[in-house]
Amino acid sequence: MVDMALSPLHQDFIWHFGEMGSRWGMNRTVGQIYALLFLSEEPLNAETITADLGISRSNTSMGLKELQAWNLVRMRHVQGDRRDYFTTPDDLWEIVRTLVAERRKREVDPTLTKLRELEMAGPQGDAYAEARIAELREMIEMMTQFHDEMNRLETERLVQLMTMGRKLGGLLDKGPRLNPFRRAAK
Amino acid sequence: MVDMALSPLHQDFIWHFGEMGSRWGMNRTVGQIYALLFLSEEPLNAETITADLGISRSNTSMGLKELQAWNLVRMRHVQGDRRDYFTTPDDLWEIVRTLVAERRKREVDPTLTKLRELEMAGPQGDAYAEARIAELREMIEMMTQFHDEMNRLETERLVQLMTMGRKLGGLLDKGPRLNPFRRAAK
DNA sequence: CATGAATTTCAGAAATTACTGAAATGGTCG
DNA sequence: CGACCATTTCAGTAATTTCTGAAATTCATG
Repeated sequence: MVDMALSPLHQDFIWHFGEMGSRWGMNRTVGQIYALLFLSEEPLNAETITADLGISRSNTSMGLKELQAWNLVRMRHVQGDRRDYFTTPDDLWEIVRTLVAERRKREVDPTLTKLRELEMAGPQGDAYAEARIAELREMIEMMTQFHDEMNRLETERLVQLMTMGRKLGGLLDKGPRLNPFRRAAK
Repeated sequence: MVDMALSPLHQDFIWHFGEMGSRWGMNRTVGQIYALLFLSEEPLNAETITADLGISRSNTSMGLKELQAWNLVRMRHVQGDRRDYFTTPDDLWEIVRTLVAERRKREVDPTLTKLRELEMAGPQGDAYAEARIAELREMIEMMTQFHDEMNRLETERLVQLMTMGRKLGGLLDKGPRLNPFRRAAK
């Protein structure tokens, strides 16, 4: 099937993911490669990807390398074929978990490390800035811990939890309020 | 206070946020401006920011404009001074809410729109791709609805919820399991 | 252990994004 | 109204990132 053009559906989806790729800390081609694999039932090899997207073979190679660094694609092998084949996981929840974990690793963890490092240096004479840094570190710690806990939940439970939505707030102890102000009306 | 150099603490923090800025969909200067404002107890004007960061006045103007588009900084005025002054909100939770909301707007909502649009076009003959798109749309819908619900909670409740961490899973009905497998040991 | 197909690496080219200085605009005050 | 200060806009330049083609590497196979 040489020169088989992509369907309009594929075109449109892949193009969109290309644009989004840049906003998600990858680049256009990486987004496109991902999109192509996402829509494909069978694993694809690098040559096919290169042809479908009309990019250079080396660009495909780098893109796949990056997607593997993100743990977003898997390499597989096909019986009697020397080439590497690639797929995305079937389970969307797994994909989301990976994406969140990787973004945290790149976008949050380094800051947590840096903030701790700054605090280790001890007071430098700017009480406000130091308090602000401490407060930020505490908040990030709380959120990452929460993320760790949620990550431990099986998918089924996580879905239950998310589906509960509004009811979650109601579960909480409504004892003495720490904050005396009511939430402002929207 | 002309040519007052930034303290090493400020330097380090600001430099780090500059690097992170690029990973968070802003650019280096935008991250630096934000960091500078974040650590400053008093509002700062554009001239001060320009001098502290050693960038051009026009770059400062553009950076502030972008931060305002993100709703991450506020403009204020100081008695008897014609210049605009800028601050970040004191409440870190408010900051996080804003950040999440803005990233969703830029990184998730457009994809939801696109997926719906693709589905509207009706079946195109690739059942697998169409199913994949529908499944993705459903997942994104579930997550954005959940986000909407969480956003409705007052901060105090949200903190309570996050602090509960592990216990949350236990709250759920443990009725008939849909998934017959136990979670694999770490 | 030589061959050749598949993949990766990498230096330079192309494309994109960020930044600057100069000019234009806006808005306050006498 | 007009002078002056603050801010924004924007065209050109600088810096960065992405992409390519050619060369190097890897590795299964005869």
